[in-house]
Order: sequence, then C-alpha cells, then structure tokens
Amino acid sequence: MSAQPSQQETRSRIVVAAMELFWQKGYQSTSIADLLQRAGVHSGSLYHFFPGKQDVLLAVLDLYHGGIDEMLLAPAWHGIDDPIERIFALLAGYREALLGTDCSYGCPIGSIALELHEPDPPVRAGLMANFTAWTDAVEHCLVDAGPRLPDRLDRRALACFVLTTMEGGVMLARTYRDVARYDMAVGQLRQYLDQLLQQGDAARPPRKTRRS
Amino acid sequence: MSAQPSQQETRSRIVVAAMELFWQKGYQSTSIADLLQRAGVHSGSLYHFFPGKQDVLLAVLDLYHGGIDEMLLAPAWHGIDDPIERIFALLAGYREALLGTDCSYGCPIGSIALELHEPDPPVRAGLMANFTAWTDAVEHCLVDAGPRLPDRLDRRALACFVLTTMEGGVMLARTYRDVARYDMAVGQLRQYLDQLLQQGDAARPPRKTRRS
DNA sequence: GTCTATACCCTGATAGAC
DNA sequence: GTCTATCAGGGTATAGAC
Repeated sequence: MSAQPSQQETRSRIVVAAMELFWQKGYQSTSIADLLQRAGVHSGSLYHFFPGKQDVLLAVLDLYHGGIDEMLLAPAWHGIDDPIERIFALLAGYREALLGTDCSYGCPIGSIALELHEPDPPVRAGLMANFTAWTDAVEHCLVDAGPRLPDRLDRRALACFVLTTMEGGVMLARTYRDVARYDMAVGQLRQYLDQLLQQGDAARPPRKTRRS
Repeated sequence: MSAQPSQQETRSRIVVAAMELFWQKGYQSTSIADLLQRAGVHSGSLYHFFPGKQDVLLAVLDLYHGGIDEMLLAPAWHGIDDPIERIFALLAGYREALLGTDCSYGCPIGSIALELHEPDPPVRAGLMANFTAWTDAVEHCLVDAGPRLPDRLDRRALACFVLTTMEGGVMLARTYRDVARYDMAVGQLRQYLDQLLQQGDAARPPRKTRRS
C-alpha cells in the first residue's frame, strides 16, 4: 500500500537495530548513541516512539516473542517431521549460531535474563513469555511423540530440561569460546532421550539385541 | 602474628564487599561508589590496591576459585559420602541459595559470564577456571561411583551436563522468581542418572520388578 | 596507606526550531 | 516526525595533602 519509507518504518528500524545490538553487546552495554547510529535516526525520533531505553527493550522482547514461529522454529524445522528430531534440530540451530559468531553470541533472551539482576516487572514478563513459548514448542514436540515416550514421563518437565540444557550449554560455549561443552551437554540429553524412547510404550523389545 | 586490623586486611575487605555486591547487583551495575561504601574505605585505598574495577573482579574470581572446596563443596557435602548423592547435594545447595533470596540470586559465576559479552582474556580465564573446577569436582564424584555407572559413559560429558543443568535451572528460577523449573530440570537429571545406575556394570538385575 | 576533592567522560533524556 | 544542541547526573579514575 504505502510506498513511503518513513512513517511507522522508522520505529521498526529502531527495534531491529536494538535487537541486533542487544544480542551482540548486551542491553546495558548498548548506549542510546549506539542505537541511533545503527538505526540511522536521531534522538528526537527515538524518544518520539519510546519513552525510554527500557521500552525499546520491551519492543525487542515482543519482537522475539512474536517471531518465534517464523524466525526460530520454521527455519530449524524445515524438512524435519519427526517430533524428537525437531527438538535436536532446534538445538542444532543454536549450535550454528554459536559457530557463526566464534561462540560469542548465544541466546539473546538468556543473556538479558542474567544481565538484569532485578528487572522491572514488564521486562521480566517479556522474558518469561519468551521462555514459556520456547518450552511450549518443545513440550508440543514431546506430546506429538505420543506413546513413543513412557506414559509416566512428565512432558513439561522434560521440555524445561531441554531449555536448561540449551541455556547452560550456550553459557559454557560462550565462556570457553568453544562448542565442545555445548555438544557434550546436548549429547547427554540425546542419550537420555534415547533411553526414554527405548522405555516408551510403543517400544516392543524385539530381541535381547538392542538397536542394530 | 600481626594483630593490627589494617595492612592487607583492607584489601580483603574490598574484595569481600565486591564479591557480595557483584553477586547481588551484578558487575556492571555495581559502581565504585557502592564498593567503597560497602567496604568502608575510600577511593584512595581501593586504587592503591587495584589498578581498576576489572582487577577487583579478577580478585573476586580468584576468591571464588580458591574457596570452592571450603566454601562450596565442604558445606554441601557435610555428612554425605555417596558420590552420586554428593552431586545432588551440590545442586540442592544452589536451590537453598535461590530460596533464601526469593529466587533473585543464583550462581555468581554464571551471571558474570553472561553479563560480560566480550570479557577481557584474564576475566574469561577466571570464569573458565571456576567452571572447570566445578566440573572437575562433579567428574570426580562420577569417577568415584566407579562400576555403578556404565563403562561406556563419558564422565566428563556428564559432569558438564550437570553444570549446564544447574546454570540453566538457575537462570529460569531467577527469571520466573520460582524454583519450580529448577526442580523440574534437576528432577529430570535425577531420572537420567537413575537410569544410568540401573545400566551400571555393578547393577545385577535381580528381578523383573525394578526398584520396590 | 588513607583521606578529600575533583577532573573528565559518557550516560539517558530533554528543549525547541523546523 | 525529524533534526541539533544541550542538560543534569553518575561513572571511573586521578591528584595531591596528610
């Protein structure tokens, strides 16, 4: 419709610039001046759209939350139907992000979550919404796996476990600037899930010889 | 020997104050003025002992690293000999720390690790040394478990997995201000270890009925 | 070694012309 | 809505008397 590049598009440039900078440098280390330069706007424009820096952060968290399907899950799950493999494809996506940045940048939500020790309630709500959506997606995969997993298994708890593995693994990878520990953690998670699948109600032990 | 309260004791007061403040408020959010007030010293004293703020952080990381046995492991392992239970006692210690602070404060090393996106090499070395010592301690427990665990199990990888579970769990507990997700993650880790113990070379399956 | 005073910079945020 | 210029405050770090 509107071909004009201005209007609401300026606000979007600010939010996208903030998303990138918060991811790379962190929230506290990103100054308003950094934001303005990256977005190519001046301070009058920013403060026209946002009351302050924290409101830019809220917009970024909303952007992540709103884009979790298209930006995160869809790319990771392209061509993958098996629900269990989708979980590890998601984890592989974070691995790629680590490798592509020399293990410097990890999960933006987790970074901000630990960076702000006493975030204001709306910020915490935004962080929680992102974590919850992520956990929901993984839980959905586990539910889709149906009887392949033991009935007694708490799907919600395991989904939460997947998230802690990712976040903890990313933390170590970034600290050591090496994916090795991320891989170790994901490998252990894989082993745990393999064991659960063997115990699944759909698993009829065909022989005493297990898996090929 | 020396009964005088001054001398090197001032330096120690600064480091201890910094340890507390960095834990509570984070590194970046703690100002030099905060440090001086808490330590009860003035800026001249601080800059007499340390070139700058970052060097105080290095001293704090050294303090954590040097005290991991007496301050962290010994209290958590008091009266607990079983190596596997020691791992969960360690995790229970972090749970207590969370509960005692309304789930506001978690692992100080992990917080700083994610707070500083591009830490200077000596800081990263200090963080790595702490993570490595922690992982070593857990790995030692796993090695002590000997044949109770499967021979094929990678002790180092599992120790790393324990650390990621703790760090990720603490992150979620702090974000949600609720230990529930920490408990879920640790519970899943417990289940994984239970399965491994059942597969251990020392486990002779006595019956088809498993665990009472 | 410890104190007081302060330099100097960068921060988030604002004022007001256009 | 966008620009320029700038404010007030807090940040780290320093200078120099004692």
